[in-house]
Amino acid sequence: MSTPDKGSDLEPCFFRRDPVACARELIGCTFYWKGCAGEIVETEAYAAEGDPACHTAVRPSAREFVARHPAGTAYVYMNYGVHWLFNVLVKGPEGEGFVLFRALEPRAGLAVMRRRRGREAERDLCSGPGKLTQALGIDGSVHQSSFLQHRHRGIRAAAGGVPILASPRIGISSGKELPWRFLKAGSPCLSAAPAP
DNA sequence: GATGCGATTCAC
DNA sequence: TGAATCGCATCA
Repeated sequence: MSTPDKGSDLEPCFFRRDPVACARELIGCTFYWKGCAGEIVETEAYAAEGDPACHTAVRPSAREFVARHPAGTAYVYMNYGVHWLFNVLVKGPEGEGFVLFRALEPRAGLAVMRRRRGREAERDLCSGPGKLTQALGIDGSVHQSSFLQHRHRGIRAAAGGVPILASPRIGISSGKELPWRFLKAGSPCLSAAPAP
């Protein structure tokens, strides 16, 4: 990992399809962010239509966001008044929605991550949606930006061969039955163990 | 204006 | 198990 600051090699069309498929295929990709990088090992999909757990179900502002921005736009929001959560807007002919980045395996910039997180163990740096934004220094200023076009921010395609599991989403009160959480099996950096 | 509620994390 | 503490939506 000698060149962590490398642009995305995913075409914008990667985000112009079904958000569930997009969330699944992001597992194993590498997320680069201003000198830091990590392998994406956990994501969740949220559908703008018919998904009670998606912000679009209860927030007019979220529906507005989907309508006004292109696929690949960052949707960043604060929850519990404590943590920033990072999503990518996905808009395909089969459906629109978001992919929430939930966990990474740190690959570059570990020292900076440790300082931002105030933790030493590698598994404590990015093993949760709030943790990874803190480790990477992501905050609300990123909201609405198309990070894919930045030189020092982006996503690089997966090498392949990553074992992917699906399970119900975490921390939501409705839509629990949908298996829209995707994870790299056996990763030590997951936010929680996969559902049995 | 006031109130309620989170796609969470950490210390107690 | 509960506190932290902010934006958004809803209601008075």
